Amino acid sequence: MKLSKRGEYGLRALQDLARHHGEGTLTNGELAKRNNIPARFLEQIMLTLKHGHIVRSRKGAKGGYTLARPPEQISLAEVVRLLDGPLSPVSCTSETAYEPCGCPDMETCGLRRVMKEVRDVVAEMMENTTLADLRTKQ
Amino acid sequence: MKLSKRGEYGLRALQDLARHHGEGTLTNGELAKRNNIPARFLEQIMLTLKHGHIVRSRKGAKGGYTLARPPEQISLAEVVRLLDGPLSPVSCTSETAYEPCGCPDMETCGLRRVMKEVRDVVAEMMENTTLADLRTKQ
DNA sequence: TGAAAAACGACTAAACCACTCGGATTTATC
DNA sequence: GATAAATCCGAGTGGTTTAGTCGTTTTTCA
Repeated sequence: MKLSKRGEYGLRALQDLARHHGEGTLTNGELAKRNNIPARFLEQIMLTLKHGHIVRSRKGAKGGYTLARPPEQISLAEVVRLLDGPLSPVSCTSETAYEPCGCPDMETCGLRRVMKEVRDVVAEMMENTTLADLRTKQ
Repeated sequence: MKLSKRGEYGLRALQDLARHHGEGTLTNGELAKRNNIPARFLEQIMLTLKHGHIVRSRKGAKGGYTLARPPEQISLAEVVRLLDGPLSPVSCTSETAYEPCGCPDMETCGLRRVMKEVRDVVAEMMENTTLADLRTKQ
């Protein structure tokens, strides 16, 4: 049920970017230092965020990163799925990466039912929380 | 956010035990075969469940496993924590295994707030679902 | 042209996961 | 008491993932 460091660091950096959205770019170095993240590891994470169209970058002097969209349009679910994979605790209840499990009868499997409920609740929370909420909400 | 095979297998076996609670013991072999679990792996899992006082065992011929308590008194949270560790997605919001994260300011960290909400919801669901619910709830 | 920054690919050590195995111990039954 | 059936226990293992690091290339600004 755990978020990886990749996910944690990525979200921390994005939270920082969201807070300074509209004020220009932030460099990998700044993001790393301010959020206590190993710089060269963050570099790698920012690259995946870029490929996932969550962040935009400018190379060279005065370069850096900005959000690719306004913070209200980037959900935590999207970020976590990109960096950490599906939200579902078991693959047989995943919407984005379904795979059958080995249980004898899927219909009567109470476990599946509960895990689906967990998945649904978590997915809904993450879907409905955006980077903007990270700075505004109380 | 994923449950390990250990957790999945353990819960599957416990679901089976719960369904046959009161009808005597089930052997590791039976549990493994009926639930599609590698037998010698399950053996190991059952042992942890025993040490965690979730299951009781009888050795020797006609031996096997039973639940240590009635199914209504065994929550999924207890099982998952035993087999897979804390429920919280990040350690800085864990009730059972708190550890500070590296974020610059815990008070203003929106991420922490959200992750705590996720943890709380998941924990509540798992806390309030027992092995008995796996068979009775529709 | 030089410095500053991202981009990219490759590498690595350690941990973890999903198992397997051999043998010891306990227990019921013949 | 022997035998078979079962759990108990510690150890080992191959593969994958995690959490990084490193060197080099490319782009951009001044």
